[in-house]
Amino acid sequence: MSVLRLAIPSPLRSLFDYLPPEHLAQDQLGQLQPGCRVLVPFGRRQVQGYLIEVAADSELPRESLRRAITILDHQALPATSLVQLCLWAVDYYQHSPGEVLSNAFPQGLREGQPHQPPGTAGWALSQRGKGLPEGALKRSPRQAQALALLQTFTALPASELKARGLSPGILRSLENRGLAERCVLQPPRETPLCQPGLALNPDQAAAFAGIADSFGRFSCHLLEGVTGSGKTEVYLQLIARCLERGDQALVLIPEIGLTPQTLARFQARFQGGIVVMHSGLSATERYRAWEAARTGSAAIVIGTRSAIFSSLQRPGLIIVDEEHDASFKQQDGFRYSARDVAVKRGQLENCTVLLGSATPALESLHNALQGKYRHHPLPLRAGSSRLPVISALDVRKQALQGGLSAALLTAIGNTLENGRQVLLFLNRRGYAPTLQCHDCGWIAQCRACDARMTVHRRSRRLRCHHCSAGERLPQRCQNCHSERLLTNGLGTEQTEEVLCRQFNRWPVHRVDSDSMQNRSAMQDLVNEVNGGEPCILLGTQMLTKGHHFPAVNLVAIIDADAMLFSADFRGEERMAQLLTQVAGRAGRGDETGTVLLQTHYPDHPIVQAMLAETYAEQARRMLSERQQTGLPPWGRLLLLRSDCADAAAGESFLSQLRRQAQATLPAGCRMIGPLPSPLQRRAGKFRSQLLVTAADSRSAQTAARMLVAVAVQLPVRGGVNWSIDVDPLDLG
DNA sequence: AGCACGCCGACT
DNA sequence: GTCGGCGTGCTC
Repeated sequence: MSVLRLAIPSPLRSLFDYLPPEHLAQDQLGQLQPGCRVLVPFGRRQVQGYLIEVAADSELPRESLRRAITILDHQALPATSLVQLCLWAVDYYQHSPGEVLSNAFPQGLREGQPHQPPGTAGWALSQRGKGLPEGALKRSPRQAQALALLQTFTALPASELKARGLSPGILRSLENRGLAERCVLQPPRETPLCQPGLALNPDQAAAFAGIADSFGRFSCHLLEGVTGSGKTEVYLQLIARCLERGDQALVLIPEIGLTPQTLARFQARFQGGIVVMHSGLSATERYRAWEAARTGSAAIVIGTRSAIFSSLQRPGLIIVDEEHDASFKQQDGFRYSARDVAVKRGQLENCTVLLGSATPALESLHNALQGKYRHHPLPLRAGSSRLPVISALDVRKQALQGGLSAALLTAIGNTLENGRQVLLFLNRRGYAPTLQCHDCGWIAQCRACDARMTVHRRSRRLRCHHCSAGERLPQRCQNCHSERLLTNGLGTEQTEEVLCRQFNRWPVHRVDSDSMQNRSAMQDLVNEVNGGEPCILLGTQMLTKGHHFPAVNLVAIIDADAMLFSADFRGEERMAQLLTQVAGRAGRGDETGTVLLQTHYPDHPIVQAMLAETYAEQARRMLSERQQTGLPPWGRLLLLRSDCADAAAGESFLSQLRRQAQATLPAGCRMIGPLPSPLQRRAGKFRSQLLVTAADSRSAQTAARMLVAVAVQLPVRGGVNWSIDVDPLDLG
């Protein structure tokens, strides 16, 4: 007796067996494909499960199986290869199959709703309508008009008829007379019109040829192109080639904010056939985009992380732009890396995967150097512009105003006087990171986290950057009631104040998540700045991602020291990527840009490396340092986290896990911890972690499976939450 | 994650 | 006397 083995959307990591619905013929049962949605009773509610397989029988006794209510899809909506991809991810990331599978569906298809077949509602003539002589219906001129139109075009979308002034009511009258009928019009497969590309330089041409040659089978490529080297042009021409072959291209970008500029660039080249997919879309828009990708009516799909799970009719090329970017790793729940999933997807769907970055992740560079990926360096800037000159600005003993030394202020003034723009990077928003009492030393702390409250002077509030806590800016010390409160440290609001005072003839734009509240704010700013008038841009990480400001000629890192002493083993890699990306914003025009690093440690080896080496050189050096320590990408990591209102309960859970898993762990694996996380208390919960280091990916996989197997059967008392992070990015 | 059951404090 | 607080147990 066959059973349906289903993934159920719940945190449970097991599959659930059900009896097929009643009245389902045996041959229908055989036709069911993995990925079909099935409505089933689950506990005391009804849920939508996903068919994984039709099994011969269950390990459970028959009488404990319940019967499925109905099969929602007789044909699976996602491609078989996509379901396989999800199952790979279930195993690799050790996450609940139901939650992973639901990523392959848009919101509108996750709760038992019927699938609307693709197409738009329209009207066509009925048999009787077709036979009607011309000039009929004299007494209903509007209906006659509609009839004439349908006679000319055979069928028209309802929206088109409405645009010509023929309301649904008129068509309904025709329907009632049996002359017209409703129909569903299939969207035409849009073949975008492609504008000719730009001429490629020899490096671009070589990369293009190497990648285009591999179309039609799995291969993975790393396009390592310095900022301004014309990676996007290579993408565009590869996509054009991919479309010529009749295939679709999927382009992943790090975040929503980059959609408008990416879309604009793509639309200038390809007219039609592009859909975007990100969390900013409404449910309907997302459904439509998903359906267009799935049925193949869209040729190009541009999306953020989650788009890697959308089904494609004819996948040909997957591009992961800025592949080093941390946003490709989901940081909670199903902690997948869209970049790594993309590579696996290429393998399963026999298509080309292209990772592009000016500052590749060491993981990707390692794979390229090991010959797993093909490596295509673009070491030269396109056109005449040259890479900026980087130098350190020793601020020891210097007077600082808003964190700015006299030398930097002079450089800013000169740049503005010369009619150019200035970009300043300070990775701390707010006015100051600390509020302190001058009389007793009291410091404003967050009640729910092990962190200080940040002073936001504009909004006259204290805010915790680790939880949602916020309060009015106190006028008095909460310990001794003194009014002598000081701010310590520096944030963008404070530097902005100084800049506005010093350079009041020029606009100062602060760019951080506080000043860029709505989605259009960033785009409006980019448009204004690209007008080219001299101005100062001051911002956090936000400013470093993707946006190009051709008129910027001076870039300064206000507090390079903040990045020097990171506890994380990836600190240096991240700093090198960030500084290289910021520096890349300078000097896109004809002039050579300048990059200044303000630091108290001009002789620090990392600072020296930033000045003396290119990113490519630094990355190779860091790679060999990682080899000494066996850290990724040479070895692999797993992180088991717990969070709990009771600090001891969380840690004891991880201790038990460690004790029970110790003996069975594969060779080459070591466990470290449990240890309190950095910033142990966050939003009122205490966080601990157990780190597992593995010599290679195979043993890491085995360890992940074993640890999860132990963890799920451990008693969970006192509200302990736990999760596993495979290939964690932050050990925090 | 839901959703129920179950056993202890302040109210119409 | 109840309404409801959230601890813990289960979901094929």
